[in-house]
Amino acid sequence: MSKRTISMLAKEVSVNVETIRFYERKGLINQPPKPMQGYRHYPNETVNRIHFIKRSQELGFTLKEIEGLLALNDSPCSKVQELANKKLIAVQKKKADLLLLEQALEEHLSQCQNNDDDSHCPIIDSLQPK
Amino acid sequence: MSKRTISMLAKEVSVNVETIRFYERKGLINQPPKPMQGYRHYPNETVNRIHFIKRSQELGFTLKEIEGLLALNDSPCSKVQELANKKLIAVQKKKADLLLLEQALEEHLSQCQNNDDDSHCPIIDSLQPK
DNA sequence: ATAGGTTGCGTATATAGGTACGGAGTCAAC
DNA sequence: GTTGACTCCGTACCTATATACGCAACCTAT
Repeated sequence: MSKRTISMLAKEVSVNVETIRFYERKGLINQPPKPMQGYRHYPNETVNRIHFIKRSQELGFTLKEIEGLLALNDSPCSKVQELANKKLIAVQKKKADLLLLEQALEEHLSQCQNNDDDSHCPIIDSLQPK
Repeated sequence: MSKRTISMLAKEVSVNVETIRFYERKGLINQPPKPMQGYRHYPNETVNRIHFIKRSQELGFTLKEIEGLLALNDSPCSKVQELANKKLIAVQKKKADLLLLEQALEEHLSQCQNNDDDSHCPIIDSLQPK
C-alpha cells in the first residue's frame, strides 16, 4: 500500500484538495504530521472521517452540527436522537414554509392566466405597494 | 409633511438603516441627492420600492432576482410570468429534496426506537463508513 | 539533472444578505 | 453654546462552505 498523499485522498473521497485543507483548518479532520522526508500521508481513518462528514451533509447537517456529531461518537443514543430530531423538525418547518411559498406563487401566476393584456402584469401590480 | 431622513425611512419600512444603505450600494434603490444644507431625505417612491423588495423576498426571490423584477416594471406580463414560473419550479424541487431528507431522518430515527442499548447509537453507526 | 506536477502554507475570493464600526459633520433641544 | 442624537461615508466583519492564487519547496519520470 503506497502512502496516501493529499491529492490521492482527495480523489479517493471525491472532494477537492482545498476542501480537505479547509476541513483541517476547521478541525474536522486531523492533519497528519509532516514527515522529515516527503509529504504528509493520510491514514484510513481520515478517509472514514470524510465519508462520515459527507453522509451527514446529505442528511442536511451543517459542518458545525457535524462537528457536534463527531464529538458524540461515544455518547448515549438519546443524545444523538435529540440532535437528529431537532433537525427533522427544522426540515419539516422548512417544508411548510416552502408550501406556503408555492401556494403564493401559484396564486400570483393564476392571476396572469386571466390577464388579456400582456403589456401589463398583475404580478408586478400586486408586488407594488397598496 | 416633515422631511424623511434615513432613520425615519428605516422605521417606516421596518428595516435597519444599514440595510437601506446596503440597498443603495446594490442599486436597488436610488440614493436621493444630498442637499446643501442638512441630510438626505427620502421620497415616497423609496418607501414603495422597499415594500416591493420585501414582498418579493417573501415570495422567495433573491435580491438579484428582484433587481430583475424591478427592471421588468414595464415588461410584458409573459416575461414576469416566466420568472415567477422558474421560481415556482425551483421551490417545488426544493420541497421534494426536503421530503427525501425528512424520510431519511425518520428512518434513521426509527432505528433508534428499536434500540435497547442507549450507550450505543445506530445513527452514528450508519454514518460511519462500511 | 532537469522539466513539470505536487505539496505546503498563507491569504484572498466567492455567494447572499446584511450588520457593525470609526470618525467627522450636523442638527435640535435645553 | 454645548450636549447628545443622528447622518454620512468608507470599510470591515459576519455565517457557511468552500474555491482559488501565489510562491517556494519538493518529488518523480525521462
